[in-house]
Amino acid sequence: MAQPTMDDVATKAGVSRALVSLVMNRSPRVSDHSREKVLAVANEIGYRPNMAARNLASGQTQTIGLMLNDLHNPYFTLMAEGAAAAAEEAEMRVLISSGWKQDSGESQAIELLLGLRTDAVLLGSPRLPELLLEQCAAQTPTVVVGVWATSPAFDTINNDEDHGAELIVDHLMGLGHSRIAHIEGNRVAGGLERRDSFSKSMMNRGLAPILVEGDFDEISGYEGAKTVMALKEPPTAIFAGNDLSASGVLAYLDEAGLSAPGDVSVVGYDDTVLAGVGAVSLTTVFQPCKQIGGTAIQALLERIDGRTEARHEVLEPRLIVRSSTGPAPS
Amino acid sequence: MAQPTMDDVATKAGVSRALVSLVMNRSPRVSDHSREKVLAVANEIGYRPNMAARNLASGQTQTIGLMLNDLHNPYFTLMAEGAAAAAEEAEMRVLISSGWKQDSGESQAIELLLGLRTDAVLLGSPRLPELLLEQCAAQTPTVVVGVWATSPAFDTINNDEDHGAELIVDHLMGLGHSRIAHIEGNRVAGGLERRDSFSKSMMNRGLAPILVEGDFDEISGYEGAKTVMALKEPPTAIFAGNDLSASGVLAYLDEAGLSAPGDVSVVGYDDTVLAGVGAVSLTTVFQPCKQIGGTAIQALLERIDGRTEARHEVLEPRLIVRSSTGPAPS
DNA sequence: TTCCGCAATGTAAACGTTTACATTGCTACT
DNA sequence: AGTAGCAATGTAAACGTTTACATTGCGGAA
Repeated sequence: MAQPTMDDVATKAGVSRALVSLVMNRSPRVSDHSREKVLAVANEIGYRPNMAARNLASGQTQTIGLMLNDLHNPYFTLMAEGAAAAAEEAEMRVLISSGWKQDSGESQAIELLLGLRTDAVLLGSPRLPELLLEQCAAQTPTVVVGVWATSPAFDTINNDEDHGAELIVDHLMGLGHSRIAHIEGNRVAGGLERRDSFSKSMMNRGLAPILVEGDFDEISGYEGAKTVMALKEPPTAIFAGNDLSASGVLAYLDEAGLSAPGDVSVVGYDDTVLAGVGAVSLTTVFQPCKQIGGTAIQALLERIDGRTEARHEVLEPRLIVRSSTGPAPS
Repeated sequence: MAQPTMDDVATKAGVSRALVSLVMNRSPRVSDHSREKVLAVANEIGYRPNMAARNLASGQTQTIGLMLNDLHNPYFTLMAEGAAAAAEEAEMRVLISSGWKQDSGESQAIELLLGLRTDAVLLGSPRLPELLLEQCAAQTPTVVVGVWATSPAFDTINNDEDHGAELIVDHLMGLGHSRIAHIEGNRVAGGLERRDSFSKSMMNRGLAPILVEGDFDEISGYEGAKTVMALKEPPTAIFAGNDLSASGVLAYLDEAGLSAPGDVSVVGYDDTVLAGVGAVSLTTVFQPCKQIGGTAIQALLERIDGRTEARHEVLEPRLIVRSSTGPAPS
C-alpha cells in the first residue's frame, strides 16, 4: 500500500515538487497549463496529500478536534453537526473522539487530539477537572461547553442553569405540584450545576427537593424513577437531568402501569429530537445545540486568529411545554 | 503556543533524541535510570509526542478512522462504541468523522481520514458508490458495514436483509395483517436491500407491498406515515426502515389520534435503545451493533497484519417482539 | 592484560510536505 | 539594444519523529 507522494507526481508531470505543492494549495501563482498538467497526473495516480507531512511542515492542520462526552446523546451529536457546518464554512474539518463516559477514555480522547495537533479543540462536557482543562488550553485554543468555569485560559459556553431550573420549578408549581424529584446528571461534567440550581429553586419556594443519582442516560432515568416512585410519598413530578434520562423515566412509568402526565409529570432538558418524538412528547428546556456547536467553532477561529482574552458565554434557557406535564393529581 | 519537542526533552535531560524516542515508545532497551529521568523531564515541560512527525517517520498512526453515515442514529454510535472498545484492546485509537448524510460531506469525511493516513478505515453505511469504496480500499485496509458488495478489495459486514424482512412479514401476517407499508431507508447506503427484501417477501406471499420513500430518520418516518395513512385504504401495519424512522411513525400516529398497535402495528429495525424506551416499545429486528463494530475492528487488524482475501460476513437477524405490534383491526 | 560480547546510548538519514528565496525567461519600456 | 519588472518555476532548508547502524564502556573469560 505504498501511496504515491508529491515526488511521484512531480516526476511524472516533469515539474518540481514545489510546484505540485503550489497546485495542491490552490496558489494563484501557477500557470493554468502547469496546474492542469499536475492535477491530471495527481488524479491519474491517485495522489492524496499526506496530512502528517503537511502538518509537520506548515504547523497547521485545518482541523478542529471535538471531544464529546457521550455520542449516544443527541445533545452532543447535534452540537457536532453544528460545529461541522461552521467549520466547513471556514474550510476546516472536524475530527471527533469520545471518552464514552469514562474518565480514562476521556483522557485518552483528549490526548489523541492534542497529539494530532489539531488547530484547536472543542470539549463537549468534559468530565475532567478544570486543572486538566487548563493544561489542554495551554497547548491549543480551547472551548469548553457544558462546564462552568471562569478560567482565563479557555472559553466556555453554558446554559443558564439557575434560570432553567427556575422555569421548570415554576411551571410544575403552577400545575400544583409540590413533591418534585430530580434525577441528577453526573457529578463530574456539569450535572452538578443543574442539580444545585434545582435544589436552590425548590428551597427558595419552600419546597424540599427530592434528589437521586444519575448519569444523564436512559438507564439512570429508568432506575431513578424506580427509586423515587418506591418512596412512601412518591413525587408527583420528575425533572430528569436531560431528555435521555427523561426517556428512561417514561419507560419505567409505562412499565409500572403509571401514566404521564396523569400520574406523574415528567420534564426533560435539552429539547433534543427525543423530546418531540415518542407517544408522550416531553416538556423540556430548549438548548440550541447546533448553534452552540457553531458558536464554539467561531470562538475557536477567533482564538486561532489570536484572541487571548477568555469569553464565557451564558445562554438563556426557554421552557418548551409539551404533553408530559399536567396538573398534579389530587 | 510553541509546544515542546523531543529535542527540548533530550537537551534538558542531557540525553540524545533517540533515547527519548525509545522511552516514549516503551522500549525495553533503555535503563531504568534514563527512563525515569526522561519521563520526569517530559512530564515537567508537558511534552507530548507529535503524531504527525511520528506518523511521518514510522508510517504508522496506531489509529483507525471511522466514517459514520449518521451520528444521530444510535445504530452507528453503538457501532462506534464497540469499535472503540475493540481498538482499545489492540492499543489503537479511533477517530470519527461523518458526512452528515450528504454525499459531498461523506466524500470529505473519507478524504480526511485517508489524508490522515490512519492505519485503516471503517465505513459505516457509506452512501458512495462501490467504485469509490474500492478506491478507498486501494489506499488503506477497509471494512464496510451496511452495504452489500462482493468486492475482493474490502471486507463487508451485513445483516441478512432477506431473512429480516421475512421475519417481519411473517410476524405481521401471523397477526392477520395484509396491507403492510414499508418506509424505505435511503437509496444509497444499503437501504435498497431492505426495501427489496421486503417487496420480495410480500410478493412471495401474494401480498402487494406499499412503499414510500424515506431516509432512515425520524422526519421521514413521520412524513412516510402521514403519506401512507392518507391512502384510500391505509395499511394496518408499517415496517419502518429503522428504529429512528419508526419513532417518527409513532409520533405521527399519536398526533393523528391513532394508536399503536390498536389502529396500526409498527415495526422498526436495529433494536437500538430507541426501541425499548418510549411509551410504546417497538417490535424490531435485533442487530448486534456494538459487536459489529468490534468485529469490524478485528477484520481491520487482520488486514493490517497482512490478510488480503476479502471476507464478507452476513449476520443472522432476530425478531424482537414488543408492544408496538398486535392483531390487525377487523 | 587483552579482548569479546553485550547493554546502553548516540548518530544521522530518512519520512513527505511547506516556504523563503533564488533563478529563469519574457514583455515592454527607454 | 539594454534592462527593469514580473510571472513562472526551481532549490533547499526546515518541521519532529523513527530507526538502522555505529559507538561507547564495562564485566568477565582467556
